Amino acid sequence: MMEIELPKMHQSQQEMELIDILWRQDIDLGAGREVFDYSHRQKEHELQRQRQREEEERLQRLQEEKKALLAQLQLDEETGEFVPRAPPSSQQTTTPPEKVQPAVFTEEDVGTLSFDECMQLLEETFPLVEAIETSAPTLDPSVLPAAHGSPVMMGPQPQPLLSATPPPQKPLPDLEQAWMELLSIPELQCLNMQMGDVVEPQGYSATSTSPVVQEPNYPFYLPKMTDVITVPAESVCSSGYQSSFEGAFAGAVPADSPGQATLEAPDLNGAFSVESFCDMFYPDLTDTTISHGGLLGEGGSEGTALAELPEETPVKPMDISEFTLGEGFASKEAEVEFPDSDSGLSLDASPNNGSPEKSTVDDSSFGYSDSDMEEMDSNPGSTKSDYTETFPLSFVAESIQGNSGAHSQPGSSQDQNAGHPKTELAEDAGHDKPPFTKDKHRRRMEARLSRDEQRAKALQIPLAVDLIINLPVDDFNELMSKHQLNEAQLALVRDIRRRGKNKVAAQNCRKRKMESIAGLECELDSLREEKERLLQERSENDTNLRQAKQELSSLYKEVFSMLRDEEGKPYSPSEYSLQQTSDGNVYLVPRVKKTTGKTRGN
DNA sequence: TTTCGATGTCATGTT
DNA sequence: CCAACATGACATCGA
Repeated sequence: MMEIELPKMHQSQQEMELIDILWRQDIDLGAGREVFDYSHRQKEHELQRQRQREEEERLQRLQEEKKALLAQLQLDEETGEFVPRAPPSSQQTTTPPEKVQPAVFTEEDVGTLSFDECMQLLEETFPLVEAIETSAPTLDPSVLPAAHGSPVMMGPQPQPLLSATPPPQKPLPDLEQAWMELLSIPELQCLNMQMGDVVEPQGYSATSTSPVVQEPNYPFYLPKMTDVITVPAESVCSSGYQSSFEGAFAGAVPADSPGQATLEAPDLNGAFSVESFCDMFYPDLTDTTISHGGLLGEGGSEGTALAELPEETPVKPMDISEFTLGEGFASKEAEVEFPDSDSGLSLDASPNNGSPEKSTVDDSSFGYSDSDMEEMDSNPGSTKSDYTETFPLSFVAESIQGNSGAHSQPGSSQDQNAGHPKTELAEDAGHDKPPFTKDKHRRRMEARLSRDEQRAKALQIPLAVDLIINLPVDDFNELMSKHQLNEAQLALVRDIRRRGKNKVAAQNCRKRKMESIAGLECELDSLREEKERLLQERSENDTNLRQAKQELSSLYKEVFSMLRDEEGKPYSPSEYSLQQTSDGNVYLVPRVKKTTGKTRGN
């Protein structure tokens, strides 16, 4: 993905943005910015000593407070010096501070991360560099790629370089080297972006998250970057990349982002102390990391995630504005999708909606609408997500409509957008083409689970489905009274509550049924065991009985054989038998009718 | 294509 | 009478 996209990129600004993003990513991944700044500073100092650039020194001194910015500025200056930049230092601060700062950042990023690497590269490709320098800054970019072979190739190299950063600490001999570094850095960053698996995500997140704060910077960066490195950026980043990036950004950044960017930019410029600098980035980074965490996890494929990341970073105000439209679209779709509360919403509705919206809305935005749709589908699956999403969605839609409220809402929307859209984008980009059965299954399952949630979203019901379903009647009624809902919404809420309760009831019922079946089976087993036991007992009793009878019979015969009549003759068993009375006495009773029947007591 | 299990939903009865 | 619950029956989906 990345490889393909990279060639496509032709905008220096985009490259610059990518570089910046990469830098941030690197920072996130690797050490803290301060560390980087230090290294950069040291490097810069060395360079300065070697070159003894007055401008650089001044910048460094002045920006000591703004170490990060200063370092960047120095680097920029270096690059600028190398190129045509001597004057820019003052200009940057004054005329286009925004631009300068961004550029500085990018440079720093490059320097920090890949400075040593750049040095090495310079050494290796020194001849090339010189030629490039002589020719022109613009040429350099092209040359560098050639030296590396290709943007793709660059990817691998940068990482190693990063790892080797410590050793490479060679002072930059010439401006050419600096150029090389600058040029190489973007590529490296791009490569890093592609290459970095774990790191990339962070970086990605940083970039994505950064948008809110950093976006402002981007425009600034872009100009400078373009000035310094026109070719490399283009070669490195593809337009498609940018576009995708923009889409992601739009999602992450509210419609207001453009305006915010301008506003924020001044802040950055004004106070670029180290602390402020760090604050600026870290907060974003944290946010981004959080949001991107999902991406990484979802992204699954590193390459896809990386590709997406770079794209996002380059987002520009223009793109953002377009994106806002996309968001509005998503909300619209939702509404359209769920005119009815109940019956109308079949399972089909949710999935289908997603696609239609895309077609209609996505004109400019890449997959933002898609992402939204996916959110609609997927998020519903999880109850939590649904809740969170429902609110945001409605709010976002409103804000978009209003077109002004982006600021406050963007925060919420942003967070979610940053997380979801990106994640979704990542998934889409990474998985859409080769959708994993698991993903599909998961999505479907989620969509299935979230029908009511989707419906609630469609009608912009500002209530969590769980609340609607699980709240006690009183609380539920109170909640309903608080939120003035129209007929359709009320009906839907009631249906949701009914269905939700019935769903739970059905689940419980089935559970009970299963438990009952299991209990009956268990009882059946126990009864069978008892039956066997009883049969066994009976057989034993029969045996004992037979034995007892046998013994009794033998005893009887013995006793009977010992009986003698008056004449001393034994009685005939056929004519007499022994019988015991209730009182315990035993009598010899004649079997056949015998008038003579005598009784003899024993 | 058919079958089967899981799940959601509806209709209805019960509490 | 209403709400909640229980349950049989049906539909849908995915394996």
